This record gives sequence, structure tokens and C-alpha cells, in this order.
Amino acid sequence: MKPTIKDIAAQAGVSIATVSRVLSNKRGTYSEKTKEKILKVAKELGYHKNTTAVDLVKKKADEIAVIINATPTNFSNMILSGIQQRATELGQRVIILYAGDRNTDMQHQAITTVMARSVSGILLLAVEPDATDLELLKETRTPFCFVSLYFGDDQILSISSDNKALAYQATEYLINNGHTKIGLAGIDDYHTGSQRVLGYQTAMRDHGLVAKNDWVKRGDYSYEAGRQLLQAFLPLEVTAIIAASDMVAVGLLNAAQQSQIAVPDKLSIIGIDGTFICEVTTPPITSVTQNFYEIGVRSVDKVMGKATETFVPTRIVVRGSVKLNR
Amino acid sequence: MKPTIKDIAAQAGVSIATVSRVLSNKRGTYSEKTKEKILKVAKELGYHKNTTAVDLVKKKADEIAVIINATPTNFSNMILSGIQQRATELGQRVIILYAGDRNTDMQHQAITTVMARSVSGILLLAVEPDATDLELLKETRTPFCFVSLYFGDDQILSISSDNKALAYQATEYLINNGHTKIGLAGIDDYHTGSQRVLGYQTAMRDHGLVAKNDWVKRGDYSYEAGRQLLQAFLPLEVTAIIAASDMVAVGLLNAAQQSQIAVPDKLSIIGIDGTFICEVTTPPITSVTQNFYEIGVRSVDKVMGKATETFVPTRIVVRGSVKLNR
DNA sequence: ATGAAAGCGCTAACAG
DNA sequence: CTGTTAGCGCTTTCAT
Repeated sequence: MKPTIKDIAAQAGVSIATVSRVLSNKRGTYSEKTKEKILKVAKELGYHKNTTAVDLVKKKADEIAVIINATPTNFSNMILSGIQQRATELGQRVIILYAGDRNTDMQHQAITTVMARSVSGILLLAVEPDATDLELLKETRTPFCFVSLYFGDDQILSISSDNKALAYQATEYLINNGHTKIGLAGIDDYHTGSQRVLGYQTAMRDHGLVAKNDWVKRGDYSYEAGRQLLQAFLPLEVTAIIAASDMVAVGLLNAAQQSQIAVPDKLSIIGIDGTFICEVTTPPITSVTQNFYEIGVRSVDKVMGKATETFVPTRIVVRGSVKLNR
Repeated sequence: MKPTIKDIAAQAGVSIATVSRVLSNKRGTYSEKTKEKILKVAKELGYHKNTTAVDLVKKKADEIAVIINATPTNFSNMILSGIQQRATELGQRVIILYAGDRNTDMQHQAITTVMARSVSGILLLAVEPDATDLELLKETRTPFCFVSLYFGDDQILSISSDNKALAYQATEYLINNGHTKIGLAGIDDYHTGSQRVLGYQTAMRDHGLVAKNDWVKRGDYSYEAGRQLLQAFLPLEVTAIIAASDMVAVGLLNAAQQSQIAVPDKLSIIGIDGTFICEVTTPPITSVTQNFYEIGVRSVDKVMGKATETFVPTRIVVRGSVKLNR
């Protein structure tokens, strides 16, 4: 049997109330002497506070729940580091629930699980919620915040890069380097994808270029998607492609090399994300790099009710996969 | 205020006990009619069971806690999938606690947090515990199991690949392909590392070869380690290197290519892990592939008290980074 | 500075 | 089949 405050109280010859006060650090409500005694007994007994009981009586857990979607891209670690860091600073524990790979059932289940626990906030990492999920989430009084996903709905908390701006930035970078026929590969049909298409199209228009419809190809952000899409781009004769993720970029790169298309001489590729994988390919991949750590930090602020910008700036990191114009 | 069973009871004109019975599916203890009514009211009120309260009264949470270490290598997703899958089958929820990157404090904190909750099992993923951690863990009555780490202590539950056998397998594969001067790069000084050294040395000896001491180089399983270690191997004139992880393998590969050393013609490299990264390099990396999903599945079995083999078999996946002997 | 007692939301005997 | 009651381990008034 695990020891409880009752055991400590008995051992120390005080009431459970006193034990509770000492263990919860309610300073000024107990004498130094009883404190010493209680702490000593607690250690002897190998006591650990039962969080479940505390949470029940306090009707709130100092805990942030992160529901995470295992997408093919893997920037999650960086976001998690940021979350963990900031949460600890704010005295919150962090628990992570894994929602599989875009698996609706598991997503549901994760949300339900979290709602049944009185967490102080819910962070949804790369989760595209369906109508039911959103319903559930709203129904709860717990604040929730989408991370790395922007709804375009200011009623719903979220933190992410500005996908429109990001795509604009990538497109403009390519245009500035002399490209006019630019593809966009591997984006999805949801919020993130459409925002990026918009940014891409706007940049093209702003520079007096036309973005052909079939220059935009859907995919699932994966390496395989990248590989396959290269073939689709071949007859289109674009000179540069914006990849929806680093993984897509690597897929394009490898497929290109296999087809004897020199990167960046014949084809330029720019990735989106800027994870380590950009650095280990040959040539290394130029990317629009997202500040994932900061996204994590701010998501905690946001869900804890602190004011923060919704968008975290991105930047171009020049490596070797885009042909430079000089 | 969130609705409770009390609210439902009031609304439905029954006692809270009946509500509890229906909501906990204690079949045969209630009539179909009251069930309908209660379920209806519950839905209307937007009721969700309070797990905290349930866990408290049951003195156990149907929940497995995974403490995960963010190592540079990233096979964790696959292990997590396996864990999630099996846990769900066994009616257990899964929560994940992130322990940072070999960060002692966070590791401690994670373990303490978990102990304060009455989880049914603790899984430690790629966590090298220090003495204090182990002390804490043992003190609790909760079963715990190390995943992807073998202690060589049969008192302590663990699931992993057999690191000795794995290294033996890699070494033998290289020997069978004509190599006699073989390096081992990037292993750590803990359990995993020393087991691999042992397997490597044994294989060499079994084939009548001597393994020179400086053919074994320590590292931290990272890409950077791989890059740096290649330089150290250059004067040693080994013809093949076993990399402690896929990331180390990529580091070696890139550094070699930069130094104009053809892989696999001048230098063969074999990786350990077999994650996706092996498939995206040029040449793709031959690896000893671990069955991470299965490791995840079995770790749940183990921690839930089911009998399972401690070691999960590995296999060689031939790609393009080892020169074949024919 | 400390104790007694109520109660967080739920389950599980025990009666009926 | 259903209601009553006693807790689970802890915090928090309210007294003293």
C-alpha cells in the first residue's frame, strides 16, 4: 500500500490537515519544528503525493495536454521542447497524447480522454480537426489552441507560421533569383495547403507572373509524394519548385537526380520547414525555415491566457538547392 | 460548471448509483428504459466522465505512461505506434512525458510526475536512468519496463533488440563481404554501446580477425558525430564502418563524399536502426534494421505482465552503402 | 499553529 | 433493478 498523508499524520502525531499544509507549502501556517518532523516521516515512508486526489479536490490539474499528430514531417520535437520549457516555467506539467497519423478515431479518442481530465489547457499539434472534434473542444470550458495550424478564425486560438506569408516569401525568393515558372508541390487540401497556395499565387501576381493551375500539385507532405510529383512536373518545364515540406523536397531532389536532372542547375528546389534533413542531403536544401521552438513556447502562453502574436516569423535559409541569380 | 452524475441523476429522476451503473456499463444491473433516459440526459448536458474521480476511487488508472527521451535518432514514432496499438487493445490509455534530450532533471521530474499518478505501467523509452531514477522506480509498486535499452539485469523488465547480436550480425555481414578492417563509430559508453562493442569484438574474433582498439570510436548517435568521426577513421584505413545509428551513418557518408571517398567503392558503411533516412540518401544506406513497432507492442505486453521475449530480432536490409563481394 | 469536518466526482458494497 | 451509504486521498474552511 502506498503511504498517504494519513500514515504520515499517524507517524508524526499530527492531523492530516497539518501534513497537507506542510506538503503543500502553505507557509506561515505551521511551525518549523512540525515541518521538519513531517518531512522526515514523509521521506522515511517513501511518500509521494497522489496527484489524482489533488486534482480532484482542486478541480483542476496544473497540466497542459498536447495532442500530437504523427505526420511524415517531424518537426514535433522542436515544438515539444518549446512547450515543455515554457510550461515548466509556468508551473505546468505536460502530457502528450499521440493521435496516430491523421487517424480520425484516435484523434477523437485523444480529445475525449483529455476532456475527462481537468487539464488547464489543450494544445493540438498539427491536428486537423473534423467537425465533431471542434464541437467537442468547444463544448469544454478548457482553453485549447491549435499549434502549427491556422484556421483563419480569430475565435479559435492558434499559433503557427503565417502560411500565406511563408509561401509568398518562398515564391518571391525564387522570382528574385530569376525564376518565372514555379511549381508548388505536395500541399494538402485543408487550411495550411490553401493558405500556401494563396501566398504563392499572390506573389506571382504581384510580380506580374501567371501561376498556372497545374503548377500546383497536391500531396501529403511525405517523401514519397515528393518522388512521385517530380514526374508530374517534368512535362511542365518549371525551373523551380516549392516543396510543401522538407520531406517533399528530398523526394523531389532524389527523383530529379535519378532522372539526371541537375539540382540546382536545371531545377531549383526550396523546402518548407528547415529541419535537420535539409542539411544532410547533397546538395543541402535551401528552405523557408520555421521557428518551431518559438511556436511551442508561444502556444503555451496562448493557451494559458497570455497575449501573444498568432504568427511566428519565418526566414529563408540559403543552402544549395536553389540556383542563384547574379 | 461541468455537469456531474449528480446533475444527470437529478434530471433523470434516479439516483447517482444508477447513473454510475449505466455510464460504467455494468450490464444487467439496470433496465433498458432507464439506460435510454440516462444516456439521453447525459448527452443533452454534454456530460463527460471525470477520469480523475474514477481513478481516485478505483485507485488505479487504466493508463500507461511513456517517458521518452528525445535522442538525435528518431525511431520513437514507430515504437509509439506499437505501444499505442497494443495499449488500446488492452483497454489502456497512453500518456507520454517528454524528458528532453538526456536531461537528468527532466527525467527525474517525469518519473516523479508519473509516480504521483496511479498508472498501470511505466515505459521508459531510450532513457538511461541514473541511480536515483532507478531507486525511485523500484520504490513504486508500479511495473516499469525499459524500452530499447537492455540492462543485462533480468530483474529489470526491458524490451529491445539484442545489441550484442545486432553488432555481431553487422560485423559478420561485412566480413562475409570481404572486409577485415572494420570500424565501429558513434556508440555511447552506457549499456547499449558496450553491448555493441562486445558483439563486434566477438564477431571479429570468431572469424579470426583482430579488432584494434582505435577502430572503435565513441559518439552520441548524432549526424555531427558521424561527420567528425570520419576524419578520425581516415588514417586507420578501415574499409568498412558500422555506424551506431542511421544518423551517424549519414554523417559518415556525407563527410566521405566531401573528402572524395567513394561509398561504397572505397568505404562501406552500414547503419543501425533502418529508419526512413536510410532510403533517402545517395547511395541509400544498408542497415541492420530494428523492428521498432514490435518493440513497442511487446513493451506493453511486458509491462502489463504478459510473458514475452526480451529481445526482438533484427535483420540486415541491403541497400547501397556496402560493397558486395562476389 | 493546529484539528475537525466537509466535500471534490465517482464506484462499490449492502439493502431492499 | 434501484437507492443509500461509505469512502478513495487530498484541500480547505471554520473553529480553537
